Parts: sequence; C-alpha cells; structure tokens
Amino acid sequence: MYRTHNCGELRLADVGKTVTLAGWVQRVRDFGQMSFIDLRDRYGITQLVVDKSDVGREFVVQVTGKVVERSSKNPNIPTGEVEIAVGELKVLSAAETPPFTIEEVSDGGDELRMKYRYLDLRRAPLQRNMMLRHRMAQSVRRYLDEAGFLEIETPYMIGSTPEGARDFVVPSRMNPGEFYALPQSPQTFKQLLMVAGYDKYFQIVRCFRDEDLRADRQPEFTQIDCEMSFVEQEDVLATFEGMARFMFRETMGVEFGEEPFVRMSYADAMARYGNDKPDLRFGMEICEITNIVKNRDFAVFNEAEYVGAVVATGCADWTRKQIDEMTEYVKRPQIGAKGLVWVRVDDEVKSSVDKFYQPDDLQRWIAEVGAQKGDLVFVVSGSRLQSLRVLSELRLELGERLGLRDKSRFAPLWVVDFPLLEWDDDTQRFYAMHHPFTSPKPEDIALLDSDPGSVRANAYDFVVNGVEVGGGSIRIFDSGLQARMFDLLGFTPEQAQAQFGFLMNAFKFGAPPHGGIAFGFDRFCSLFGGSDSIRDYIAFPKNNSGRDVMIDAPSLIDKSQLDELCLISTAK
RNA sequence: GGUGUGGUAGUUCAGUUGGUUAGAAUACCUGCCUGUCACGCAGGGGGUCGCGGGUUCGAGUCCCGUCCAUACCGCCA
Repeated sequence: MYRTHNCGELRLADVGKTVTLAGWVQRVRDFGQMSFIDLRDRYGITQLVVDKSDVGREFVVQVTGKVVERSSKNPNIPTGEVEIAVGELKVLSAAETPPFTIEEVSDGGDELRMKYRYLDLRRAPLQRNMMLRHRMAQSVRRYLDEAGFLEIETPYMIGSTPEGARDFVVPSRMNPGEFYALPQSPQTFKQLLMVAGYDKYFQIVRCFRDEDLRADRQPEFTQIDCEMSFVEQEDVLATFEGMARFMFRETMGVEFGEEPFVRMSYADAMARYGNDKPDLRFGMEICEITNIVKNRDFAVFNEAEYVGAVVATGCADWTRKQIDEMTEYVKRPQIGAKGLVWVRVDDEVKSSVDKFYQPDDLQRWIAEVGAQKGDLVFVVSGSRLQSLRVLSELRLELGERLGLRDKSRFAPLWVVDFPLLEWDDDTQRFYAMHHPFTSPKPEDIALLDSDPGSVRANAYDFVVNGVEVGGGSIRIFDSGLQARMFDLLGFTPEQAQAQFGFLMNAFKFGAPPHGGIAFGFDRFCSLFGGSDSIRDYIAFPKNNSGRDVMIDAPSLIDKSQLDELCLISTAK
C-alpha cells in the first residue's frame, strides 16, 4: 500500500497515528541536523520532519511516520496543526529541477508552462480549475439526466461542408483521395436524433474549427450540446435556464432568486449596449441623441447618421489626461473611432465642443442622456453600426476602469429575436446568422420574399457578464421551408441536396418540431472560475498558432504514410 | 491576412545618448545551522542578448529582413 492518507486530510485528531503518505516534494527547509519537507498532492500539503534528507523539489517520495502536534502551527494550511515525524523515507522517483516553480503563483511564462503542461497542471490553481470543470460537467449530467435527457454520442468523422467555419479534414486511406471532416458541432446529427424519436438529447462533446485562435477560442473545444422535440422557444429557455441555475447553485453556491433571467431582443441589446452580448453587471446604457445635436455649426455631428452617448457616472473630476486616454482607447485601429466628444457636468458645464454649442444645447443633451452633476458624458458619431461598436467598447472600458466588472458577480440574460439572415457585401448574398436550419419567426415568414434582411429568427443566446456562453434556435422541421431557406442562402437545389440531402430526406419521414441549444463549456468554466482565458480550464490546450508545444503537433509525417493516403487526387 | 506588444542567466526581468569585463532577484551547487513554513547566513557556477544582414572605430541598444510568443482586428454558419 503506497499510502494510508492523502496530504490534505490529517488533523489534530489524528495525532498519535502511524501513517504512510506519498506525494511530491514541494520544498525542503534544511537545518543541518533536521529538515522540514512540504509533501504535496492534489489534496493539500503536509509537513514532514526528517533527520536528514537528500531529496529535491518534485521528487516523489513515500514516508511512514507518526502524526504529531506541531510546536509552532501554520494557520495558512488546513493540516497546519500537525506534522509527520518521519521514520522511513523512500524515494519512489527522483526529479530534475523543474524549469519553473510549482507553486500557487509560478515564476514561469506561458510558453514554458505550456511546454511542460504536466508540471503546470501540478500547480494548485490549475488543479482547482480541473476540479471545477469536473464538478460543472457532473452537475450538467445530473440536471439533464434528472430532466429525462439521454446522452448519445455522435461521430467525430463526418463529411465536410463549405458553409461556416473551416473544417479540419482527415484523409481516408480506404477511400483514396477522399476526406472526412471533424464536426464543427453535432448539429445535423442531433436533429436526426430528433427525427429518430430521442426527444431529449445531450452530449458533452468535442467540436473542431480550423479558424484563428483567441484567448477564448481553441481549435478543439467542448460544447454542452442539447436538443429537444415538441418544444417551442419558451420550453427550451425554461429548461436551460433551469440548468444554468442548477450549475450556478451546485458548483458556485450562487442563487438568482425567483425572477426569471432578463430577456432582451437583439434589437434592444444593440440599441442599448451596442452589442449582442451585453454585460449587465452595470448600467451606463447607450443613449442616442442624433436628433438633438443637429443644426449647429458642428459639421461632424450634422453629417453623422448616428450620434450617441455614454454617461461615465461620477467621472466629472477626471483630468484631461484621463479623458485623452479614453480618446486614444477608442481611436485604436481595432475600434476605429475618429474622435471622442466629452461633456463635463459639474458646477458649470464644459465640453470639447463649446465652440459649436451653447450652454442651452448642452443642457438639452444632458437632460436627454440623464446625466447628473458629477458625471462625464462621452459622445460618439458616425455610421450607426460603427458608432454603436465604439460606444460598446467605450462603455466596457469605462466599466472596467470604474471597477464595475466584478468577476464574483454574475449577470445572466437571454438575447432573443436574432435576425435570421446577415447580408454580406463581398459575396453579395445572405448568410444564415445562426445556421441554415434556424426557423424564422412565423409572423415574419411573409417577409422572406419581400425583405429577407428584416426576418427575425427563433434564435437565442445565453449571455453572462458580456460573454456569449450558449446559443441555439428552434429548427425548421418542414422540408419545404428548409428548401426555401437553402434557396435564400444561394444554394441550388442540387447543392442543397448534395450537402444536406440526408437531413432534408429525413424530414420527409416524419420530423417532430424541435429545437435546442449548445453551450461553450470551456467558456462556461472560465466564466465561473473568473479567468478570461479558456486555456486555464483545458488540460492540454493549443497555443495561439494552434500548436501543442508539449508534444510538438502538428508535425510532418513519414512519406510512406503520405503515399498510402493517395493525397494527390482530383479536388471538387 | 493585418495591427500592437514582447524575445537578455534555468526562470522572471532591468539594461541610460551606441562606449570598460552585460546586471538584479530567484532557482541551482558547496559549506554552516534542531522549529522552519518565501527559513537564515557565507561562498560559487551560470549568457550565441531569438536568428540573419546592415550602419558605425564600436551594436543588447539604431536600421532592414526573418522566426517565435502574445493580445486584438479580419475570420469563427
């Protein structure tokens, strides 16, 4: 037996017991005639007292000894009142000096820690993250199982479709020159499961997208993928609001009370927050003032399609330098504002456009945006879309600077009534905003021919703290309507048949009304854990270039392997 | 594909206007130390300044290119 206890469980009540522990050497404090060793495993740290030691950091050792009360206690760790008077110490495995410190806060940089991920994963913060992820996955399964959902696996080797994200492809040796693709999501399969009568399905499933990465985007990531039959939008929202509440309660101890989560239309979210995933932890809503700033000598505003404002609450005492910082912030190329007008609401009102506007004008603005004495108003103008984007970024940055984006608070909401289609200027065609199986709102179907861009979808996103955590829709289950959608999206009937014929055919054999949702599980974890990066919640993530620097993948393969795959073939 | 930031000791970083032998902290090694918990004290070793080219009497420092990392934009039905 390698151990009788783990390194986190011994207490004063255990004093006198003879125990055997095993773990990693966290640190040795050598006093010549005696040494202290901190022994670590994923449960905690226990102090050992040995006569003499020649072990180094990260050695794996097994010790047997008596639990004794410490003469000087350490209140910082749960085992701090006891220590092990070691009788026998056995080195199970020696270790080289690790390239970075295995501690709560490591001295290693990101790249190095990724290369030695198995060492980074020994650190308590990463172990807490992995445990949180485990608990969240378990709570998802408990809730959905209780609600009658079946966990069904769908294939990872499927066919490629040119729509949407780029596919990772896998050559087929047995079918020379042909390729599988890894799924971007199990979308069509879960719809087929609905046709097959498994009316409540879920899967915690890996998905793959060959696109550029971000702190919150990995080429392989995990979704909580769900689908239900005989449901309307309300049924789906109710079911998964329940799941979210359950997860918050079970894993975070967070309760949201009786009130249902906020519901906000896409149009509202855009108008009030400039963004389809608003952070509702703080107010400072965007206010349009286009109509009351015209007809003075300020050409910038007169020529603007849209003028809008954000009130920085209590910021009237900001220095010119602080204001300039905000101007610089919104003028960065990624945001692309041309400039930033400000109005200081104090004993007297002062603005950056005093040359063009009278005090009366400014008072009218202040009344319109609801600014109070002590506030600072920022005004942005330009095209509607671009201005809203700038105002959204400005609002979030102000929230950040004012400390209003507290990671321990959670503000969930549903964004609903998304547009069905999105016009793309480059290709001069509509694209499905969500995916081509999303059903239009029944009351908007008449607009499909006359004004497709204004058709709203039965589509919804689950948003928390400005992060899109999940999204889904009620699907089309009528093969005729589905064919019409493909037509709108510029598919010929032949193309539609070739790519999605299996689904449209299935719909001819009795498809139930159905809809579902998929949550980005990694994002969910990082949201709960309070990190901006999902890498902290994935055991073995890829770096920014999609490389696994630990195993050095992707890599070249042998010529013989390549030859077998007959990759030189006719492409479509 | 684009923009910004960074690359100097095992590690994290500093390095002035271009000027002597490139520093600090920490880690590591050696010695001393029986109550530490970031133990302490004394000593020691450790550098292709990412790579290539250029300017210069002289380049870690300036210029050009390139590679890598990272954040963001594009992209992500």
